[in-house]
Amino acid sequence: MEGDTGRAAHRGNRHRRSEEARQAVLHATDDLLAERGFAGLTIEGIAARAGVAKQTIYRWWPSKTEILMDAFTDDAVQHLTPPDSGDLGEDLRIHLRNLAEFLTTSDAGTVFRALAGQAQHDPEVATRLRTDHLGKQRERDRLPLQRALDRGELPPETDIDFLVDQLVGPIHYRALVTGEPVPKEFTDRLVAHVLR
Amino acid sequence: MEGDTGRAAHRGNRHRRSEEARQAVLHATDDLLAERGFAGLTIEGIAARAGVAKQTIYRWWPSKTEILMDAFTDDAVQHLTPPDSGDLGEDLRIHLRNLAEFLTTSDAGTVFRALAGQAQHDPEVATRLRTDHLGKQRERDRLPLQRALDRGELPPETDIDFLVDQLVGPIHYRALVTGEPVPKEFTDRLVAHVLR
Amino acid sequence: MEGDTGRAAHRGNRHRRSEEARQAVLHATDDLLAERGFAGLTIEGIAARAGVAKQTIYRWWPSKTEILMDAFTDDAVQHLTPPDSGDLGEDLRIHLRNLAEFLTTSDAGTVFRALAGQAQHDPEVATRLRTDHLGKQRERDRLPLQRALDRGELPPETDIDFLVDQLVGPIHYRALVTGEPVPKEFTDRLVAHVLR
Amino acid sequence: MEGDTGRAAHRGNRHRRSEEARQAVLHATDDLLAERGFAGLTIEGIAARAGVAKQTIYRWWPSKTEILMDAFTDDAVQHLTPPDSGDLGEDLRIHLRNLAEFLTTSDAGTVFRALAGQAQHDPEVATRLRTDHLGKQRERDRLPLQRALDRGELPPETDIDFLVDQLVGPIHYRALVTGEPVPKEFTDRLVAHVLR
DNA sequence: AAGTAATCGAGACGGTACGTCAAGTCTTCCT
DNA sequence: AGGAAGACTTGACGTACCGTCTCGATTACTT
Repeated sequence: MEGDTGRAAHRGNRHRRSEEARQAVLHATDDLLAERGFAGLTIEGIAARAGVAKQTIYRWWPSKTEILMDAFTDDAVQHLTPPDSGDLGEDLRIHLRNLAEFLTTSDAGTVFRALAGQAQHDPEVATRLRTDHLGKQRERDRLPLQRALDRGELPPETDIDFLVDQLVGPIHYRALVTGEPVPKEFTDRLVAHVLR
Repeated sequence: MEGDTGRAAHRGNRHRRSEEARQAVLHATDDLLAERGFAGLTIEGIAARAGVAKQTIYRWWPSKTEILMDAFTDDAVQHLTPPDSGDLGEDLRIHLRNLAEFLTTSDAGTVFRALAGQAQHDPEVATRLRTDHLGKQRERDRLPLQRALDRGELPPETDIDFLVDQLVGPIHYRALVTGEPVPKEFTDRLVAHVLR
Repeated sequence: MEGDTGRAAHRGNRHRRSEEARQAVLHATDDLLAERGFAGLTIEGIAARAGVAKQTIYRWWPSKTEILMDAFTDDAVQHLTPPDSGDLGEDLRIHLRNLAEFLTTSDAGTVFRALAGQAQHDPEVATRLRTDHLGKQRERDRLPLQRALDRGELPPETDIDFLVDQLVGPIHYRALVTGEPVPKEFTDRLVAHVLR
Repeated sequence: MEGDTGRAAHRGNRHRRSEEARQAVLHATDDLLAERGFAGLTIEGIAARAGVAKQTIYRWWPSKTEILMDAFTDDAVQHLTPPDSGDLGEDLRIHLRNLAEFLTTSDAGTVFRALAGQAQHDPEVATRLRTDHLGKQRERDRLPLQRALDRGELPPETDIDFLVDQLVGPIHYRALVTGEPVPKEFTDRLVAHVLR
């Protein structure tokens, strides 16, 4: 069985996709987003910068935002895994600090903000973003609380999702809506208030 | 009779701006945003729908988002003035409920989400949105807490802005980022947690 | 009636077509055809050379060959009106000589050969070419013979169209098919043979 | 069945060209020219229709028109060898009739017209067409007249090439330029006029 | 019998031009 | 002077083919 499917998979794909072109596109996208912003990000610009044909981009990515999704996944993502120190407060303070830095200062955060912005205009982007990124990130955000719950540090009836909303909501609000900075004092205070 | 012809006379109005054209543009913008989304919102489309020349739009609005800002201000906004019942909890519960409904179900909320999305791509839009809308809204959001503080219902060292971030942050987070619904239970619970 | 149609004609055409752009396109087309041949004649190239936007070309001409038809009509055409000396042989010798030079050496002849070539590939071009040019040219080709017939120089049962085919057919054959030169001896001899 | 697989064995033929692929390309070219016209004739289309790789086409034919030249030579051509009845008038009438039918109604004639059209745009095609086809055809066209000259049926000073131009010129003119039909009466009359 | 070499199908690649859409500027005519 | 109409330049869109290339498979000629 494996033999057959193995051969069939090769039947129409003799030399496969150029990883070189893929990387060039993703890097060019990152660079142009940083240099010119989302409005100045065009397929033609990416192609020119990457030294790649437009058709190669259209062959592998259905839209500009899908390139960003790819660049986002490739670039960053797992920066946002919370630590496991055994101390809930400590874990949350570090995790929220990382989240705040990711959202407000990192390159990957710039890509995320662009995607979140585009999600307001295009339901498909919203769905992709939620399916591919936010779901997993919610799992990671829950981890310290879940572990504390398992350790008996939190009352058994604790609604972890509600706590996560309370913790990450204000940070996203500042990063995406008001544009205010998100300093350590802010994130630490959030942890303090939420844990009583 | 003078009234009617008086309004009609404004159509070919010279020397001062045609209010008729202004309204037609704003309504056409609202309609097209609802029908086709932000991506399908073009100056040409608005002009055609409004029965107005493109030049008329460019004469009075510097950009597409400024039209949206205008439509937004015209349309709604003041839905979000909190009540003053004398009971802080009651005021906040009602206010947050209104905010949630505004963000997730109202037409004006759709415009706001589009503007917030565009603000991720264009710093100028971000600035305009914060200056013209968010600053005033923050004032309104602070009102119940400020009044409670003045009444001595809250400790004098209370950081009202921090409380506001904790209250409205998670609501914006759901509305703009995760796309989850924001039911009454959620907003009520936020109030309960924030007031101890 | 004239008043109404006159006003209606202006209703949707307040500043009308730019004659400057039209001329620039036609000249650029001529130049590029001469420099690069039909294969190297692109809409983008014409636009660039003419200093005109592609959209302006698409607004006024449905296809590349229509530009050529325009350039052709503008450029030349009436070079091919036969003289009227009162002597049939003389008139025909001069006319065929002009025709041969038009087809083999003139710029307009280059355009005509390109159009005739394209007519082999595209029935619509063939129809346009025949309707707009060849019909009128046939009339001009018939003139000397018709006048001779009217003067009684030719038998009344003469089939003028057949004589025209015999006179211009071999010239087109050489110009378009074999590519041989068409010297004066050849055209004079054709006249001699056809007139007995 | 073995016969079939025997032919199929050529499919993966190494060391010599696959006749199967060659035929498939030529037939696909004919079909597509008939179905879609010259404008719709693409290498990709031919390859797809023939079930052949593009590379196989580029390996064996330098250009699209060379495929047409091949298809042309393969298909027809020798339809245009004049008869030798011993009667010049009879030979010419039959030959011109065949020529007229070839040009206006046969499949090979369609290919020829396409090539003649392309020859107007591309000097290389013109050269190839004249070298490979028109030269030989001129020889065939001369045959009846040369034989009549040898038989003493024509004056010794007869310019055979000029007679050929007078005979075939008008037919090509109608077929390629005016698009008029070329009936038997027309070709017979040409013979009558040229032989005095 | 195993290797070598030519050719096949498939299809990805960098390009060029296509024809379309919308942007923002402009000019003209009308009121 | 404002407004409707719409032509203008510009630039990006997404598509179609171009001609080149590499891949893995197939089979005829070596040796």
